Amino acid sequence: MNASPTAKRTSRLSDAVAEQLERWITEQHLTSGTQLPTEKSLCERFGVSRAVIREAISRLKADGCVTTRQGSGAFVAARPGQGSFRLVRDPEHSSSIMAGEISDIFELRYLVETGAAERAALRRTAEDLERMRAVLARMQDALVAQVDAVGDDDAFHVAIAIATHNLQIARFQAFMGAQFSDSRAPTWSSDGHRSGRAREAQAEHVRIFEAISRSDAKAAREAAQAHLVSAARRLGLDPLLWAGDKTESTR
Amino acid sequence: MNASPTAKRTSRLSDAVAEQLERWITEQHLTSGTQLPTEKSLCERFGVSRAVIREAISRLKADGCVTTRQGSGAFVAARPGQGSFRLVRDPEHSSSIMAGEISDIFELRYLVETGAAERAALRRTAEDLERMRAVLARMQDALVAQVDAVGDDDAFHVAIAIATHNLQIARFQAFMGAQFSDSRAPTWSSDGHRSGRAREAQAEHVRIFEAISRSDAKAAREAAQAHLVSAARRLGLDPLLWAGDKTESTR
DNA sequence: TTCGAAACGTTGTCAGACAACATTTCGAGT
DNA sequence: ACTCGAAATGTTGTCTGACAACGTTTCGAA
Repeated sequence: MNASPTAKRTSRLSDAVAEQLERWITEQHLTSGTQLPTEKSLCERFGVSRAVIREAISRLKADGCVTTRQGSGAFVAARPGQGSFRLVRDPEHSSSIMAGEISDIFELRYLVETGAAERAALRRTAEDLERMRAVLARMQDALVAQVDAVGDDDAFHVAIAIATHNLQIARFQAFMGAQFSDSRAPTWSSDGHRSGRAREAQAEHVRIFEAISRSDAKAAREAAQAHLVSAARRLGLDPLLWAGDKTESTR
Repeated sequence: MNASPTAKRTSRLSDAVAEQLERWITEQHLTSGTQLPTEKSLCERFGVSRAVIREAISRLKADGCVTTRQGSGAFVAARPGQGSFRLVRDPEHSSSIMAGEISDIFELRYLVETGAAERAALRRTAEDLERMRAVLARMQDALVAQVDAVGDDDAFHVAIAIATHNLQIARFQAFMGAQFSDSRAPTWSSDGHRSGRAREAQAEHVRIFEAISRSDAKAAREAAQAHLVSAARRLGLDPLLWAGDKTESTR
């Protein structure tokens, strides 16, 4: 473990240090809880400044490999590598997820988004409403101009999630939206405009927004349900398979 | 957007900045590729030094939300989240300091698990029931022997998710369960046995199982709701804050 | 008009210092 | 001799200032 001049292959020095540090941890198979060297000694070992060491450790910290305690030191984390969730998607066909998977993911989305709409109706502030209104207006413009608005479509759903004032739900929604951004493309394509799919989706968005604006939780949930069912149909899925809580929505 | 008025109780300043930055990114403009403010301007906005900003950005970089190009600036990543979703950042302090975060995660769990129980009731096969019954029996044994059964508790919830025959829901449940395995420990500790928390949780598990066994979707959802509310109470959280669809469960 | 070099802005790295916190050591008091 | 609190020491967290490496823009000369 030395600071060989070959470390320039990665333009960022801190990245190289982080990589070597992580390799060193795993290769030394340090059990969880063991303390790793102090920043100063690491500086000497790698021959870099403390800022670089700190950035490298910061990366490992974000990765969940290590934790730090001020005044005490840095330690390898309890459960390294178990801190993230990723949807199975074939790296080869990175843009397209398989049909069965997409249906499954859509159902998961359904569970989260309907609940999020309901809670957003109960907790939304004036700011939240304004943010949603702005995105909605942008989509309306796109509808008139017959242009693409996939990003705003995504942003609208994230805005709903933000209105729940639950950061985790907002982050999950952003995560799911990113996975689906390409699957929303057909709605806003020129063909989508021509066939009325875009107008249909926009009307559903407005209905959700109005329910949240009225603080009508039940209506918000049902509007979100309707929107997701329609969105699934637009994608050629069969929503009847997973729109399970119909008993409650119709009640 | 200024950060100074809110006195940050989080021990690490960079953590607070990273969180606010991430929230700001998701709220403001979700479009990928947009450049975010320079480090210097962020320093002024947040009222912190550049080192803190750099550490915060480093974390977002490790999370995959942003990328940086030397000499050019920092940009939100092409794929925000880059296909992975992370819940708890710092497993060490998660239970004590970031109680608000845990409450948020619990609400997300609530949304998914109640829907999963409902769908499991509609789709479960005999095999699914048998798997759940086996796990339940193991927990019953542990209850009699007053020993730990956190793993089986986890497995039971995963078994429910598997009974939905939705791979994504099952995987998400497994992911969340891994995050929460330590938070379930108090229930199955010796103190948990003594105070009846373990017996209480087991009774709730049985109720969920029976509803799924009867294919009673509504009862399954309500039993799952009740279980999660109780679990939150056992953790010292306030479930009233997020048990939003009480109107439906109690009717 | 075109092209190249200088100027400027931004991120990457370095160095030193102090603050906040944890642990250890040691001395005063009993 | 023992206990307990305070000081000393070590570690991470934050601040400040500076320079290097790199991109982008601007502007002057051919």
